[in-house]
Amino acid sequence: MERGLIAVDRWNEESQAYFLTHLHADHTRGLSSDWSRGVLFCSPISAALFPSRFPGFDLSLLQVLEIGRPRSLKLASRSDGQDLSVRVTAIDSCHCPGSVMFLFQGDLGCVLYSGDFRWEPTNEQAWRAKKTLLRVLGGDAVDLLHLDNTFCNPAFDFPPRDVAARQVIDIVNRHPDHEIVIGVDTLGKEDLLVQISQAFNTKVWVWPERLETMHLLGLNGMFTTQTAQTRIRAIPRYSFSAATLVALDSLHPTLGVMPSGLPWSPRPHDYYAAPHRLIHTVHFSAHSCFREIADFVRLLRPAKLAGTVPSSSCYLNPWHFFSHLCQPHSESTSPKHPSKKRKSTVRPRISESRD
DNA sequence: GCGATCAGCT
DNA sequence: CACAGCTGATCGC
Repeated sequence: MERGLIAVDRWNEESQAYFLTHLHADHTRGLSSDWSRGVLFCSPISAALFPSRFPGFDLSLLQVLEIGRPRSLKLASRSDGQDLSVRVTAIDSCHCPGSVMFLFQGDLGCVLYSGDFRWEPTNEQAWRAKKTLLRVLGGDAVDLLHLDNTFCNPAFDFPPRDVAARQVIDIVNRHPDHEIVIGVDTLGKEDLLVQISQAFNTKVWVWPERLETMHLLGLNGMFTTQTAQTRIRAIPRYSFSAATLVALDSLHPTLGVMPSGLPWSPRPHDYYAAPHRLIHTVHFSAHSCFREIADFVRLLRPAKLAGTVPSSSCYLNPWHFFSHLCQPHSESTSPKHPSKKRKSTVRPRISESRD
C-alpha cells in the first residue's frame, strides 16, 4: 500500500504504521522480538498470542484494534508533510484465529486489504463479518481491493470447512479401533479439532506448545498432552509422514488424516501423491475457493483490484476474471459467468511483487 | 556466537 | 505445481 505510510504484513522497510493480518509465519517474516520500527496494529486474538510467538516483544508498540471498531490515525503526507487522516477498521477474515482484513478510509481513499480470508456462504462467522464490513463501509465505494487470490482460478472448487470436518469425523468413525493422527500447523484448524473432540466426547492430544496456544485462544478442557487419555492426536504437519505412520502402526493400528489446503490431485512421484494405505487426505482450505472470491469481489465492486499472493504457475491475475465486476457501481444486472472468459488452457500470469 | 537467508522436505 | 512451515546449512557481521 502507500509506501512509507502504511505497511500490511511487511516488516522490512520504514513505515508510519504497521498492520498484521494474522500470525502465520509467511506473514511475519521480518518481525522479531526486538522489533522497534514503530507501532503495530493487530486484532485482539493476535495480540493475545503475540508474546508466545515473540517473547520479549515491546508490548507498548502493540495496538489492539477491536473488530468492527474504526480507529483514527494521523499520518504525514510524504510529499508535503501535511496531515493525513485515515480511519482503519479490522474485519474478521475467518482464515485462522485472530486473522483480519483491514479497511482504510479517509485521505488515502477507500482501500480494503483482505489478508488471507475464507468467507464461506454458509458460515455464520463469515456472515457476521460481512455484515460488519458493509456497516463500516456505509455505502463508500471501494477504490482498491487487495485480494487474497491464492485460489483465484475456476479450477479451484472445494467444500466449506464444516463439510471437510464432517468427512474427517466419518473417517474416524469408520475406524473405531484405530489410533488417529491428524497433521496440523501451529495455528489454524482449531474448529476442526473442536468438532472432533465434541463428536467423540474425548480430548484431543496436542504437543505442549500447541496446548498453550489452545488455552490462549480460550479453548479449555478439550485438549491434553497426555497420550493415555485419547486415541486421537494432532501432531505437527512437518512430522506427519508415511514413515511416522508406519512406525506408529507397528505399535498399534494407526490411521493418519491429513487435512490439506492443496486442492489439486497429486501425481505419481510426488511426495503428496504417494497414496498410502495409512493416510487419508481431506480437502480443508483456509483460503476462499474461486466462487467465494467471486462473491467477495461482486459484493465490493472495487474500482481497482490487486492480488496479494506472489507468482506461481496457477496464479491468474484476478482482473482477468473480475474486471466486469468492477466499476460501474449501479449495475444491477448479474452476469453469472465469472469464469466466462476462461481459456481452456490455464494461462499462467506472473504477478508483480507482493504488495 | 547470532540473526538472516536459503535449500530441502513434508 | 505448492496450502503453511519446520529443520538444518550457510553467509555476513
